[in-house]
Amino acid sequence: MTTDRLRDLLETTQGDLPPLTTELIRDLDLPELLPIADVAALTGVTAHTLRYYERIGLVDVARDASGRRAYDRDAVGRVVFITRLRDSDMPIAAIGRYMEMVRQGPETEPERLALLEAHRADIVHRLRALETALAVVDYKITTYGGACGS
Amino acid sequence: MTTDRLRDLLETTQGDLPPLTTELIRDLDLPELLPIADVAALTGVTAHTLRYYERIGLVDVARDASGRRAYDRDAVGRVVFITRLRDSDMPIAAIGRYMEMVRQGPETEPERLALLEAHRADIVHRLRALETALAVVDYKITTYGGACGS
DNA sequence: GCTTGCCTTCGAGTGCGCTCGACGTCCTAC
DNA sequence: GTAGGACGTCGAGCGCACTCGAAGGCAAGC
Repeated sequence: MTTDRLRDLLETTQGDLPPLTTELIRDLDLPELLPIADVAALTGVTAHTLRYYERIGLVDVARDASGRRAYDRDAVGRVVFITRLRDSDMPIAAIGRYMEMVRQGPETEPERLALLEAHRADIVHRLRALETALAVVDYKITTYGGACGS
Repeated sequence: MTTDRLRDLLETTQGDLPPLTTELIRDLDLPELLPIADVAALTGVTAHTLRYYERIGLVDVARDASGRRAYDRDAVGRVVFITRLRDSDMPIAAIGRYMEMVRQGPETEPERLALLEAHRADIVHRLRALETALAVVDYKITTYGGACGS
């Protein structure tokens, strides 16, 4: 599958990609293995960044016979998951720790859960901050030309 | 007013500072002019960062007789506004442009408004991304021990 | 009058998350 | 067989937003 065909598929499927969950990816009938350019097109993460994520241990990616990256569904799902975590400003280091625990096996599950719960609290906190900011900006917008110069 | 007294005041007033709007600041009966440490305590922005904000032109701050910063209500309000914009990840450069326009006077108001509206759209976009991320994290949390290893 | 401590300026340093470039390889198409 | 293009590795560079440290000033309290 070329990047072009993939992009077509994406366009006819959802228009405006963003939400793109792991589930959604399962539903697209993609080949088993994708080259890096397709993963980039699919996820919106540049190939450079995908290599970087692999380099620092966030995703393991298999190679084909000629040494090129071949992303299977799991790997793509992981990339999507990582982008969700990054969207919510989880630091790379925390994601790294999480993925390391995943690699260590099921006995790290309680710890992983704790990490996610901490991050969840963080997200809720940021949501509130964003809502406050939105209110402030809306106030400024609606009262524009009004009193305060700031 | 010492930083300590200010902190006491803050504690008895709202417990948990965050929202802290310009209006709220007007309601606290503070002295006309505050030294940098008090502004830091009030806003949660470090003195170092306050100086940095001034250096790069985000706020103008007057000096007292001995050359020390003396923040008036307007300046404090501006700092609070800036922190709201920063909380919503408005880049420093954009805030700088905005503040520059404020300095240039009322004829820049349409442009300022446009800047705020663009930023508003950005905030809404981030809110959606955060909500998506929250849903994903919640899904992972509730299904923990579940199927997918990612 | 001396210490203490908050303040000043200035410039350099830090941490994060990419982002890029160089250079080489391999596959495909013509 | 050769040209083009996507891919590989490696290491360096960048932009952003602080963050820190050095060196000195000034005012209040002991």
